[in-house]
Amino acid sequence: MLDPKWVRENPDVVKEAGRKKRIPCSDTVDEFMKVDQALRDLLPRVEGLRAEQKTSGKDLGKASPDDRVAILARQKELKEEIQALSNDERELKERRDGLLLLLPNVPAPEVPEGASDADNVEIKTWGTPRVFEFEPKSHIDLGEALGIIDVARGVKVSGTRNYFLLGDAMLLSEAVLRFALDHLMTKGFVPVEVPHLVRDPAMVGTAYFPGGEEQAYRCEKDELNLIGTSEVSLTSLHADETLALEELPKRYVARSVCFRREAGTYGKDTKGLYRVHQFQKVEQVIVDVADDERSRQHHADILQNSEEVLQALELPYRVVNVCGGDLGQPQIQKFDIETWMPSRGSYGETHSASRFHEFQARRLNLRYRDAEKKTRFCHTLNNTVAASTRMLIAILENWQNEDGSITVPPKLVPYMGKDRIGP
RNA sequence: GGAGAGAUGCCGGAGUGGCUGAACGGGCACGCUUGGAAAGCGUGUGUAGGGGCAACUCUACCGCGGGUUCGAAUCCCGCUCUCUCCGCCA
Repeated sequence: MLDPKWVRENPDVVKEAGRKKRIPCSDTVDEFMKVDQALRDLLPRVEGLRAEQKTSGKDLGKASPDDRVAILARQKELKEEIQALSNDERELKERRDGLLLLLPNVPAPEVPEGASDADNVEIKTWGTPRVFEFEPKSHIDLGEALGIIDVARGVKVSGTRNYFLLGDAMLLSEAVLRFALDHLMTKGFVPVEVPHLVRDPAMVGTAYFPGGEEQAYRCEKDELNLIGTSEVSLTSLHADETLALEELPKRYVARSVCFRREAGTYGKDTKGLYRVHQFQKVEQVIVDVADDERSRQHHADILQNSEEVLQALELPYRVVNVCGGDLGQPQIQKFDIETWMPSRGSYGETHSASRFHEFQARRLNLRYRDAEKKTRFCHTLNNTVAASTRMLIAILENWQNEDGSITVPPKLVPYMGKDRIGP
């Protein structure tokens, strides 16, 4: 959420942000300006009447009988006027807050122009895609041949985009996740187990709602939502709190199952584990003071942390600076890491590092007390460390052998207890 | 799931419908005192929004939402949450 005071003074900057992000908001901004102005016109009137009601009410107790009658008559008038105006006030406030939730965060100047992921700008590559001296198989062919990935039965039991991981695939998934978790712990991140079901304020606070309702599984009976990423619970951890300066920055790493409806993606990435309804993910989140320089530093750090995981697993990847049109509503800037996937013949998104400034913190009412004892909204950031199914794709396909077996990346051998999957 | 109790400021804890943004105690901050500290004494100590260069001032907020009333932390209704007991349970 943007600062309403700031929007009031910079409506055109918000409109420009919407244009760059391809999130049309010109009308919303205009509407906001109108409602906001109406509210600001109304407020002094209501408050003046309330003040009068208050003071003359106090006089009533010690007034003479004659005065009482006059005061009472005036109080009755005030009551009605105030009631009418309060209703307007509440309605205007609700409308204004609703509009505010729809406005996009302003992208950083270095966010490239562009309409879709095709316009993302590559800023770095690491490693070289392996040249196979045989015809490489896809993770799904490898996994089914080895009997460790079973999509057909996943579909039988749970419908499309579901799967079973058996034996070494399950263990490999565990190994990657634990390796990722351990790596982040060496960087001082606190490991956290988070709630997978969250209330609406957590979804709204992290800016998945309003707008993302169709992507989330909803347990209507209990008014709870299944998280699509632990970012939701983890960033909400300190919601409605005022943190002390000394305890910042907060660095957390969580592992969770992620649930995604993938509505509107029918026919996209239908084969294999690339796009599924459920997967596991290790995620890093940082909460710190409202300082652009520090946020940028954290952004670089969390990107680096994830790159180190891929480097340790010797998986070629590239980093892209996500363009405006591919950026979500809440982000200031986003770097995606795409890992080489032989079956796609291209890099596939495996990580997404975002910084938000105070956009989420404002919605979450997540604050801290600065050196001058003033309360301010925090800055938040997050990045994937490892998402199980997509990492599985990358490992199986990049580390496959001609006989259909898989060499376990050396760094994972201690976690797997073996250096090879297959015959 | 059944029964009961409760929800007030950083914490504990009072509060008769107007004099309560809220007694009292603790904590914390600053000052005095001291060689230094403790004790003691004094002062201060919420958030958000509006107005003023500023001192300052106005409004809202005592779990949340309604209602009664000229006026509600205080009365009424609904909801949520917490705790205790019973049941069930990985």
